[in-house]
Amino acid sequence: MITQKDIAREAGVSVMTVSRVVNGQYKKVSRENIEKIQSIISRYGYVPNLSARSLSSKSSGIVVLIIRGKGNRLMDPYNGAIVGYMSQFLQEAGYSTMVYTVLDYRDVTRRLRTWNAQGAIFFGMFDNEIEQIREENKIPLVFNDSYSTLRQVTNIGIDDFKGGQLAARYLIGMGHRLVGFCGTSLSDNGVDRQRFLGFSSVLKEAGCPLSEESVFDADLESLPPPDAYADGRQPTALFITSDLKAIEFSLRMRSQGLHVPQDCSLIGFDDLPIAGFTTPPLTTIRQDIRQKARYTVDTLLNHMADSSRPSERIVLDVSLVVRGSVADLRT
Amino acid sequence: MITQKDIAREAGVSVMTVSRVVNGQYKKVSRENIEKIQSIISRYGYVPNLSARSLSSKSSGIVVLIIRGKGNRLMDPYNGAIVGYMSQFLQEAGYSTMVYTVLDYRDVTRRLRTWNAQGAIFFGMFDNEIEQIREENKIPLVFNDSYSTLRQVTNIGIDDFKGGQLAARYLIGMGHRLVGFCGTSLSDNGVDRQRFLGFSSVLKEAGCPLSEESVFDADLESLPPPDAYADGRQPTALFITSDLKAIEFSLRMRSQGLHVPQDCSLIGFDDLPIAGFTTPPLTTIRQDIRQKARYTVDTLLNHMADSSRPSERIVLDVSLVVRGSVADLRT
DNA sequence: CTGAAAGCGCTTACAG
DNA sequence: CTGAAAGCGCTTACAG
Repeated sequence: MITQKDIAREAGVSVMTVSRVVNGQYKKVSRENIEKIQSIISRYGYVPNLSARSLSSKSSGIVVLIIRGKGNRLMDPYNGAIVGYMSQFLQEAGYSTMVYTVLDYRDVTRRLRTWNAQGAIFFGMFDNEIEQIREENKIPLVFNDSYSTLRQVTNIGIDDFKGGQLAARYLIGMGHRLVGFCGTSLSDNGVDRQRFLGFSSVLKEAGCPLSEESVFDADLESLPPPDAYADGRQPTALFITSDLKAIEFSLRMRSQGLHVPQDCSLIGFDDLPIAGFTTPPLTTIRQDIRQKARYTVDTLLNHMADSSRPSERIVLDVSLVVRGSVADLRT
Repeated sequence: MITQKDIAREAGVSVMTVSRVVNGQYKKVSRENIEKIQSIISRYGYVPNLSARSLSSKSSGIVVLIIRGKGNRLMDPYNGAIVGYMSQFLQEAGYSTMVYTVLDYRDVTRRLRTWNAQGAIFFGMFDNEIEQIREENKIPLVFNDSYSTLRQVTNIGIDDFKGGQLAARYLIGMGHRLVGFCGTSLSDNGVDRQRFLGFSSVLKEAGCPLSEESVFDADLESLPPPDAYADGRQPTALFITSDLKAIEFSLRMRSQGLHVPQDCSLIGFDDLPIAGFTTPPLTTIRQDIRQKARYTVDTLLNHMADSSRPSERIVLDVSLVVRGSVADLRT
């Protein structure tokens, strides 16, 4: 592997001069030497060793994406999409991306330090550990979808509350009066809790509040049995806070001979590409994943360029996408 | 950031003794020192600097995943799934994963060298450049789905030919006689060409060969217009070599008032999770993505551990998954 | 079992 | 515009 030393010898200059050319500091090197060195570089296909650069300059060019969870998190289309966009944007900005899945927040520090990461992006619930993580890692940290109550957290999120409102208003407008909600980890103040609050507030105002037995704090196993919704005394519609789960639920309904939206209407969340592929296509609350990735990466880059930058919270809009999974109950 | 030097000072030993403990070479250090050093390590939360280790030991612990293409390749559910599994398996084995998307093979060398990668995995068509890539990068390289004719290539693939045969046999068995094929880059000898060859060979034997106008070498834009299949003189079934494209095709049919499988039957490829979510659920040729990732990572790890290991080609099986997108035309 | 020396490939900080 | 020196944090190879 050819090094700056080799190039320096061949060009008859010092390593420093080579280093300056490699780093584009052309004002500090004579035109003649620039050309000589560049031609040697391209002749041998010299590539700087970033481990060495990282070690001496304390700047690795590495950004770590940290996902909370276990197993293959990229199988989830939402994660796949957002991680894909982020690594694309980071790559375009000249950074290297490492993706890590962690179960315990204590893995985080180890992960960030070993490679001298210059910044990190976090997905999933880290709210209770944010302070600790930040104390142990003095690098720019950007979160996604955090509802941490810390005053200073840089977070990119969406208007989950409004998402819930939109779903409820649409259902009400379509003539539904008895509806249900299904989300995860409702006891934590995360995205699903906010969606729930927005959803239930509208229903309450409309005079048809969510009854307790219509709220499912659900992992998939505990989703309500579809046939509970066939007797008319049960909800006519369900707001499920993830397209994927909404689709799985509709499959379970179908396997029992029930149909969306005749037997129960469904509204999802995210607007993943597959939401348009199902039958009926899924009515859902859309969030713009690409835009979210864009803002997250740009914000991180800004903080990496200027570490004195104040923390910022960005909230992106959501919208209702009407397709075919909600029945019109107005006569 | 605490270093081995700091620990050494505190423990009253040399850096080398600390290094040995950090690397688990316990036989070379006295029990007393091991304990002393380990307690300091955990007290300060020492984490080795892998840039430094990489630089001095020439072994970075980094594996690079290289995807050919542009834009967000992880949006594709197949890529998301396999990249997710691979990075999971690599992480479990103690390696760091970097994902890069390249358009030109010349980016590859730069990518691998800058971080001193110890191994790399390639997706997508690199067949013509494999020799060049290998010459420039003397590290273990494992390919996926390559049909390179080089004698020595380590590749993990699937039996694409058999996949095509299975699709054709099933269609024939269901009474279809006039069928079509749709794949990409058929002129290159890649996965789709092999699927095509398997598919057409069975049809030929069965006495109903593929006519030229029933073969679509298709990017999505050039997929055959669905309504071309409504007049009875056109194919009654289409084998589309990707679930995603099959699903998109069925949506286009539906937008024209045509239905799967009544107006045209469809067989996909991959058996992505979404294949079961559509209406009708998609009959498809299944490949086991997790297993493919497993073998790919294990093979790479083997070659990294023993660089004299001979090249190996692994071919995984495929199977037919019957769902509801193929009409029964018998009787 | 222990450590002093040298070096990995680069950059920082300085002197000229 | 140029370069000699020192150092980043670690490991290799050796001597004891």
